[in-house]
Amino acid sequence: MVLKKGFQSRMVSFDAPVPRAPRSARRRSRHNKISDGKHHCPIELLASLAGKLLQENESSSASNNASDENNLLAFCKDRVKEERQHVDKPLKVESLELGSCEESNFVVQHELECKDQQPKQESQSKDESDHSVECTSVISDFVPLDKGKSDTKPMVFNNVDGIRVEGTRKSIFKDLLRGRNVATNNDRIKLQKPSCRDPSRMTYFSRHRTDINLFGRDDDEKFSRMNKCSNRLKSFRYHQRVGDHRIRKLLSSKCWRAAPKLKDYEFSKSDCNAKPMLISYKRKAFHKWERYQDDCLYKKRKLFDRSSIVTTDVVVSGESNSNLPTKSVIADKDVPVEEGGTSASISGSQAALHVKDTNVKLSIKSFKIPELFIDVPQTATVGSLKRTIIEAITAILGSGLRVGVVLHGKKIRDDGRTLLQSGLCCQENLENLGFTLEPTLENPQQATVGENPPLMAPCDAPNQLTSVCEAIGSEIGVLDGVGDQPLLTHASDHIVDNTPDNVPILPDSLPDNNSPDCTAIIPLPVVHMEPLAAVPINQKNKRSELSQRRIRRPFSVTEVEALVQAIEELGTGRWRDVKLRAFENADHRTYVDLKDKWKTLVHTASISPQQRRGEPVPQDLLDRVLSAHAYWSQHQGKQHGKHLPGPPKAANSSTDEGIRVGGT
DNA sequence: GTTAGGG
DNA sequence: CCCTAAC
Repeated sequence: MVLKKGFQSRMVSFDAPVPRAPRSARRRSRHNKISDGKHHCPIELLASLAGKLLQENESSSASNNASDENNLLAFCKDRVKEERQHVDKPLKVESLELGSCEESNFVVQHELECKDQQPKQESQSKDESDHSVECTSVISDFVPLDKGKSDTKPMVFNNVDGIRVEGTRKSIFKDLLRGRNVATNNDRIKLQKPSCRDPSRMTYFSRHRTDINLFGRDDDEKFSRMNKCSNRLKSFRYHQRVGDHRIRKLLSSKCWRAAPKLKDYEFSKSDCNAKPMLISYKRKAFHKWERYQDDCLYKKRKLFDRSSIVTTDVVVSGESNSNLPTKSVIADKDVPVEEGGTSASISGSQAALHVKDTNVKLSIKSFKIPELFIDVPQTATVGSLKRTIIEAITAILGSGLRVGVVLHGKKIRDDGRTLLQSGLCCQENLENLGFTLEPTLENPQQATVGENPPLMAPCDAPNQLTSVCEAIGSEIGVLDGVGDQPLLTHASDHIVDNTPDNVPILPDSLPDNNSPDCTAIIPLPVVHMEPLAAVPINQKNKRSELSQRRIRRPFSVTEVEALVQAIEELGTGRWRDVKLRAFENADHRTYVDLKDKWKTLVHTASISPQQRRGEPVPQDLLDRVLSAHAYWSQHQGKQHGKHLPGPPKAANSSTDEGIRVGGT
């Protein structure tokens, strides 16, 4: 009685750490931070523009920025106009204003427009949805780099992908050179994605019935409509199906783990036509996501162990006219087709095939080339930036790129095989067919643009680009906290640690001064990435796969005192009561913990001080432990309720007042 | 859900 | 701290 009273009057509250979430919750949080897996980087439009511009500008001065810009603008306008003709309903002029294109905000502005027209949009979404999936837009992932004098001058850039890039020229470039993820280089760079990014991107062209084909069937028609669907309804269903396939692939193939970001799609108005697929994605993919997440890593690593991903966004072709064998199209561009290469690809899924007669019909929606970096002076105009990009892309398309064919994650190297022999005829295989764009970098110079040599030695081996992709692919989405980071993100940041702050420090050996005058597109050197990608991630995940072990929280002396106090009163064997009495508010201490602690206390008290580890427990407390232990061992401890007055206490054990440990 | 005990 | 048998 007295004791009890005492307990309540003497409550000790100490800094109890924030209680951890229940194990179930902890387990669930393993993969909750997934990067947006849809950060695709279609280059088709860019390529098209590049080709067009190149062609148009060949006769004129290539150095005339204004001219190029105007051409681009004009070209865009033409395209828009042209596309508008296919639109049933009028579009807001401002959205089509190519000025936005000039501002590199084209997409973003379009998003707004999409929203504005949302109501109308929805009414006919079904009708137009068939385009949504296949429509890709513009290029992204190009980070403009300035070479102006002021390295520290902040630069902000909204790339066409809607990604806002901020940072200093120097910092961005440095990071890029080192293969560091600018997106996560928290101290300097910020990437922001518009909420409606992907859908809107897809939307733009879809709404205008512009199905972009990266490489037009002929050079004069860069924008051939490749995905026109003659049967809307059919198409619609088809896309839903494709969407599912795509989702499955996305989930199982490692590439894009976007489940957590589904929210974005759900609320994005996306809908701008993309609804059916997105919804499907959300509902199905999300659940599958959970199912897949446990073995995703394994699968990813296994599947892409020797391959990587460069591309994505492939295609879903409508039935009617996409009979442009991608390869042949590319071949028209004089791009060497060399399947023996590395990589691999695809985010699977998106290759759609229609087997009709003896022809295999498929189209590629887009490719991704995330490792291109462009360095331009800070004082460069947007127009010149665009030109630079176009030039770079064109150069790469022209000579530094090769195509890889990947089926079920395996590269098809034998160019001599027929589609039939390669199994590229059956529906199933076609759905698992992917194409990759791989840099042909035996000669690094090939990939560079401009007169200056590359700043740094780019990859010597084609595999390097691939490696980057692999790293990305294997990592994206696995990491927590990625949030809005685009796929461009390099895995290395996360591999080392989820914390965005833990950006791997790479040797500062890269000469910064290399960059200033160089306008180049440089494949990312990936040397550092592979090791990073390989090891830590698995370990980390392995552990988290099985319920994360609780953080070790050694008992403080205060806690020990409270525990001893409670046990003196209640005896052993009543751990729940002990918990409630002395640790009720210490959520991180379970009665099992208390029991365990008592066990160790008894042990500790019985060994020599030299053998003890950790924070020393006052001897008097240990004496009490031994006394109580002895006492309750004899009294069978569980006697109810009555507290035995007698648990012998150490001589100087203070009072009979209890100690209550509080927690948060 | 608790308790007890091994790991 | 974890795991689990036993209650």
